[in-house]
Amino acid sequence: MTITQLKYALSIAEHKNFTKAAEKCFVTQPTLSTQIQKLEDELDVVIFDRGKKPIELTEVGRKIVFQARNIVNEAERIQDIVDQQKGFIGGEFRLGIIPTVMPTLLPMFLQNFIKKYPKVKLKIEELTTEEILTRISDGHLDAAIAATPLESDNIKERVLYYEPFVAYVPNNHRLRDKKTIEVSDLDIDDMLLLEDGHCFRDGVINLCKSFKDQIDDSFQLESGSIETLIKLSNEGLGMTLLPYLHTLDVKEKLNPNLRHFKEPSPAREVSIIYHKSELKMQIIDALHNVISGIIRGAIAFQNVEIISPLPK
Amino acid sequence: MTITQLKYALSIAEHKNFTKAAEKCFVTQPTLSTQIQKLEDELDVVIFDRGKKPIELTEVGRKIVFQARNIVNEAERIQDIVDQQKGFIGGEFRLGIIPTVMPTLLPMFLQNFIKKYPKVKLKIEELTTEEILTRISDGHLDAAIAATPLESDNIKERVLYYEPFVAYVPNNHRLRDKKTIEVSDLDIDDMLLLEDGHCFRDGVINLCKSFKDQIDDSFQLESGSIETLIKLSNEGLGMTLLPYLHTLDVKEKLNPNLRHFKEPSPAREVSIIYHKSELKMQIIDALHNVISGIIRGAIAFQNVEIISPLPK
DNA sequence: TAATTTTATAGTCTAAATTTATAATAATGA
DNA sequence: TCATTATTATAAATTTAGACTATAAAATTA
Repeated sequence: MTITQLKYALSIAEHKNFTKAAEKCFVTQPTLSTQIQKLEDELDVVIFDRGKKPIELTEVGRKIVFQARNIVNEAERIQDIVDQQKGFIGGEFRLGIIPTVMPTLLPMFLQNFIKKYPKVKLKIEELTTEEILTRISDGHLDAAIAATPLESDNIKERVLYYEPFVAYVPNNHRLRDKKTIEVSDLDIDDMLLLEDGHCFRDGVINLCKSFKDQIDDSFQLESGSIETLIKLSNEGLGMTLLPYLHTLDVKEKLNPNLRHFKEPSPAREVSIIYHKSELKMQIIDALHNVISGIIRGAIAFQNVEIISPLPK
Repeated sequence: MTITQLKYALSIAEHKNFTKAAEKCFVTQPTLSTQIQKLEDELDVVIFDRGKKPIELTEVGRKIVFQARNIVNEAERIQDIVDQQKGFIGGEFRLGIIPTVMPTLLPMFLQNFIKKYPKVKLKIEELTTEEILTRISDGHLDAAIAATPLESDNIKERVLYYEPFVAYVPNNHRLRDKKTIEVSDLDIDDMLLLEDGHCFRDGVINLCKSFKDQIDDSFQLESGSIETLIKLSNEGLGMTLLPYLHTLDVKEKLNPNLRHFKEPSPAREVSIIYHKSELKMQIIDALHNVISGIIRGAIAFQNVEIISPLPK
């Protein structure tokens, strides 16, 4: 049994197709066929059920592939150890970011990061929290930036910052004349929400729920981006909530529409999250340092109350 | 990097000598030399400092060898998975047993176990608790039977039975006329103890200490075996304490010397202990089942108070 | 300094991994 | 249903990697 064979098995399990798996491994398909056969012969079990299309894992196969993931992860950590020894911070690093953090945070730290760590090849993807969790678990992402806490066993969290919710109250709205907003002022029924799948949406719902148990979700106007929420709000379709960093992008003439919460302001916790195996920890540390250094200048709030990003 | 190379590195780290390591790996010394060189070239670090005699690990080398142990352990677990799938319980299994458990417990379960699991090749060694702990940690033992709790991070415990302490009171001893003994009756100064390194000795000391803080260890008669303790006691050199199972071996005419404790009787907890990685768990389960099944017929005590086996 | 122990290197052999080419098989679509 | 396509398996050839024997080099010990 070799590490190479295990990597092949992982690739086949992932793509459910010898040919595609072979491409990803940069070898030919017969190589995979013979190597997997050797592995199966040596262990004297069938790992892949080639009868089914697409290929399926057998019961043992699933367990073996799970364990193969562990072994390959542990093996990759050897390179981590060497990098750490040499003070080398580099290599490919796949980072996921949730949509409501991406447009505001990324421009703030990216330039800075690639200047400081030019050898790191960052591959950044915008993904929902759910997608992020599966991809960190299966090893397709090295880390991600998401709202926390997530209560996920396989994943560790390291807080980057707390981002208060800010109300966006259009002209003629019932809350227009209030200088600061309280959570009890909120009414889910005149709140513009992001569409399903965004954890910021869940955060807002949790916040409103904290004062109103029953939520009638018959009609709500929903949108895919915070930009659109602001426009809809300007059309008089209701108020909305924004993450603080987004308010820095609001056009100056719309600034009068913003209302901060009375302290302790509701806020979301934004963290860098990663697999519990702590692979590539040097790069995760580097990201953490750069981002929390930058954010220190942008967010000064102390007294906040964290709202869970999880749907209830 | 191959699993084989990592195994070679582990062997060299253990024996601090290429030649001996090669023998243990059943290959020639040049094989190790070249494979380790390849590994070092690939990682571009030096793992072994051949300058020192005996060979030493470099700083990175230590970390790499530690991680290699993890990888090799995880790799061996693949075979475990396969065995589990096939219901196969077999292969070599190295079991350590502490001296005060060995002579009484082993004869009780060994025949039974090898009849039930003939494919398991048990290699049993009598070892002190301390030796057991290091050997489980470094992978030289698969499991052991010892007095617990041990409070060791790397090691898991599964209780087999509770074995009460029984007093052995010779003729003309001050406690001779008592039908049941109490802990407060004990005096460390007329107690015959096993020599240093036995955890049963530490158990007895802890028990006596529970009523007497200061222990004057100026003169105590000590011995390497419980058989000898009994003989010394018969010579009028003091009383002693025996683990319950040993009292079943005491000759009939000496039975009148035995005194049980008033309930709750002090007792030691005897467990099967193993590495937290839970390798070969099927065999550990099998041992646990056989032993606790057998012991159920021999020890019926319920109301006991566990005495720590650790030196304080 | 000679003898011994230990590691490294050179050359050779063998087995293993990979490739190309092609066959076999299953799925898809006219 | 039958050709077309996609996919996996097999065969033969090639390359690479692992292991061995023999021996050199270096360090240690007597």
